[in-house]
Amino acid sequence: MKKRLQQRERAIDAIAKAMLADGLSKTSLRQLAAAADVSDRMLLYYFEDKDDVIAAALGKITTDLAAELERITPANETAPAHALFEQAAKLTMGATLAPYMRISVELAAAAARNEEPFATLSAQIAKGFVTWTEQRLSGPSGPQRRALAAMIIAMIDGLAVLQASAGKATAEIAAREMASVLKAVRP
Amino acid sequence: MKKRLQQRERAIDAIAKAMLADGLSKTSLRQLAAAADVSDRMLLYYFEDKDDVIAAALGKITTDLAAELERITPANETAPAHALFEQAAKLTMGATLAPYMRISVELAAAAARNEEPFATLSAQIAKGFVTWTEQRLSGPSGPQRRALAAMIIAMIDGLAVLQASAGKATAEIAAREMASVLKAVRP
DNA sequence: TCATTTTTGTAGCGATTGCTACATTTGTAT
DNA sequence: ATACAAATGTAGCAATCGCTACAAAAATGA
Repeated sequence: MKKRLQQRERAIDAIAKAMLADGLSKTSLRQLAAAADVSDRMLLYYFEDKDDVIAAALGKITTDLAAELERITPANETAPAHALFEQAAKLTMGATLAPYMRISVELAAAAARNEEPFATLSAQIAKGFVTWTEQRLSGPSGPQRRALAAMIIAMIDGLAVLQASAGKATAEIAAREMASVLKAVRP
Repeated sequence: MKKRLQQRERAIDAIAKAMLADGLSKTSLRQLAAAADVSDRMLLYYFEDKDDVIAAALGKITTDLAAELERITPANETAPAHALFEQAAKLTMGATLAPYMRISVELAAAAARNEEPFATLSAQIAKGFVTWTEQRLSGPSGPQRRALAAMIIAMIDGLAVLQASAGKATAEIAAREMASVLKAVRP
């Protein structure tokens, strides 16, 4: 009875890793099973169905992301908007967090079509991002600080989209402009 | 000989419309054929293969988008950054352009995985957006104005992602914050 | 040891995928 | 009218899809 759940956890880890690398499109049962190094038959023994597999893997990804963010910058230090933005921009373009941003954009695209479980998970990630940002923004808490956090996250998301579509160079130009604007007006 | 190309064009129009409504995921040959009201057999008579169908439909979508943008605001009037941003934000959240934004985000997600022909078309759309913005920004042309345009497009893209993931309310809060920041620093 | 439960392999089902062979109908040029 | 090309319908292929029936093996409890 125990091995089943144990194997389930191992499969979740492996599949989450594979999905971070390959995205949401390569997700046939047999491909997922191969990533977890088990047979498709066993995958459906560990999980209810395909949706359960994907939801579990994406859930793992979101909690991993939250942990990673927490690890990088604990919540007890705060910074002004422009500094926080610059840190977030550097992080999300870096090797560690870039895969999470790609998944995040894919989830947003699916969420725009109201596809479950993507919409729910996408909301979870987005709100996690906003909260993470808000907690690290200096200044009094309240709707104003939360609005600032939402704006910063929208900027980061936009940079991810622009980088994917127009290329890294254009995205970096936009990032510099954003940083300079924020520095001038939200010091 | 003529009817073939004629039907091809009609199919492209119908399929482009369907893809704007349904996104990039519902694109089996038989689904696309149904959208064009022909048999799958005939679709492959009009087009080389499935990729050809999709590339043609997405091509139509990008040129339609460019035309729509041009129609809404001709290039001979310019505006300061904050005003242009507010107009663009209102447009891309509106009923006419919102479907294009959804497709645009989906394309960006595919482009992040280097999937063709999505990457190329995504770059086309993104550069079209940036150019459209740059041409309508007041002030002297040059790298500075282009950087401003890239930033505005990144902001618009980010709002689309945030709206899809965190919801319309959060996106609107972020949009207001962006407008106020731009107004203060790029008048 | 024996009975019961948990774990796993084999094999395949019906549906859908992209695509094609083949035949037939329709249009066109001479 | 006849020959030829273009257009279209029918039918089905091999591959893959998500999922399941069935039974053997392995672990567990008595």
